[in-house]
Amino acid sequence: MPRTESRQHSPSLLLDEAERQFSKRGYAAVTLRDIGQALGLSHASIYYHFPGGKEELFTAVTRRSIERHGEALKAILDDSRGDIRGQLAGAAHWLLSQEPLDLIRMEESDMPAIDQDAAKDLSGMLYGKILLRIQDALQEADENGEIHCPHPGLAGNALVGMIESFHAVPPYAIRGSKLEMALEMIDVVLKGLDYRPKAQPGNGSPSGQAIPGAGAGNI
Amino acid sequence: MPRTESRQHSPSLLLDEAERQFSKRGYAAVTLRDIGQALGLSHASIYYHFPGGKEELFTAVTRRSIERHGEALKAILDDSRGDIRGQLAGAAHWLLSQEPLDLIRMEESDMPAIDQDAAKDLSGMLYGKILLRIQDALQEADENGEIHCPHPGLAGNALVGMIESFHAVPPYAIRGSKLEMALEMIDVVLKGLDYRPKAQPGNGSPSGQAIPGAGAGNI
DNA sequence: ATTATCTATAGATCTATAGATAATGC
DNA sequence: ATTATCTATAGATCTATAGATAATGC
Repeated sequence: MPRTESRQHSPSLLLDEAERQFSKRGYAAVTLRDIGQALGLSHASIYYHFPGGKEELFTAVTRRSIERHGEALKAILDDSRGDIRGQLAGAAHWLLSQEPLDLIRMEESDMPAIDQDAAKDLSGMLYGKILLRIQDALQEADENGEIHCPHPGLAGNALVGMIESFHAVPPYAIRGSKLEMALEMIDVVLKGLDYRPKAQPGNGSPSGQAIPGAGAGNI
Repeated sequence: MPRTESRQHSPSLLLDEAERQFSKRGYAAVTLRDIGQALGLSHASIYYHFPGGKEELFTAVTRRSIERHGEALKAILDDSRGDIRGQLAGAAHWLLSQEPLDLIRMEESDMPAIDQDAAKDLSGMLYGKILLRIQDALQEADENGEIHCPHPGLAGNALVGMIESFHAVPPYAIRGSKLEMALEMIDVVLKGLDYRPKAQPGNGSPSGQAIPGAGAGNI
């Protein structure tokens, strides 16, 4: 270890800071100097941990971020299995506790700026570890009769976009909290999907107030 | 006019190209050289039309883009007044025919990179000319009984985010078209808002297939 | 000897400016 | 004379590399 104190953590703290900045502002807007400065580190030191430089750091950071999102969502969705409303509420809580994924920026701006194979890999992960998991939860809820959702792929995509949109709400327009806003809209979508809560065998009543389920057949 | 041909249009073509690039990839990712090159123009020539350089070009482009979106949405919403489903379908058609607005990237990445007053101005325009108009349409639909929507601000924000999310759907995941996917989800949300189509006095039946409206009271 | 930093610097690129130049209008 | 471009270049900044340095482990 060198001149100042602080060690042990290097790659981990570095990934943390890089993730914060990349996921907030995107690949092009963040410089290695920005990241180094935030850590009180020379930008040159970053090349010790990531010889591939900015692009390697970005892919490592993004890969880790997607994995973390994936694990968290998996745990949340498993935890409330059989309770699609609780599952989506949990997902919203998680997504709004993190920096935005901003899938649009990711696909339109960040991915085209990096190596094509790496981009394909990350896009695949985004789909497999995040979107697909939410889609699967919707499909399962459809199959056990909680909702009527013939196109879980559609609905999963839309729900993530909808939830994330509350990240951009300016402070003065926030009623309650971003999460509460998202939960209200989740209830709207659930109602549109003919939501009918199942009796929960596990831990009693479904979380939150019940929704008067709507009738059948649509879409 | 100088060496090559081509004139007349300069500022207009310049704004067009700059808008295409800025709205696709964001402020930081686009260089003046990118824009000049796409037009067969030296990047230095841009300073003739926009002495304020990159930032002035970006604010001009973004202002114009928001104004165009605002005008288009106003026309669409006015055109289908009294038919909230047609209004939202029109809005979706418009939003998916344009480059993404990507409000998240706008607020988290682009705005912090430019002058604070200019950023405030643009954010205000985004709200006033786009979000507010959709919210007003939802509120009006609530007041005339087409839907039950106690928080149009919420729903407007969510709908825009949801519609825009289809911009990021990879080709292999598209069923039909992005627009069709968005329309399906709009119907889900409408049903969640107790949609009950009004008889249209104007041009006969409501556009598209009718939705079996759900009951009352929720949220 | 290894690890994790630093300083210094090369080379590329970006924003921005100065001054030249060619076409058009008067 | 005005308009809309160009070339050339200054100055800043960015990615990346080379080599020095200090702390730790053996």
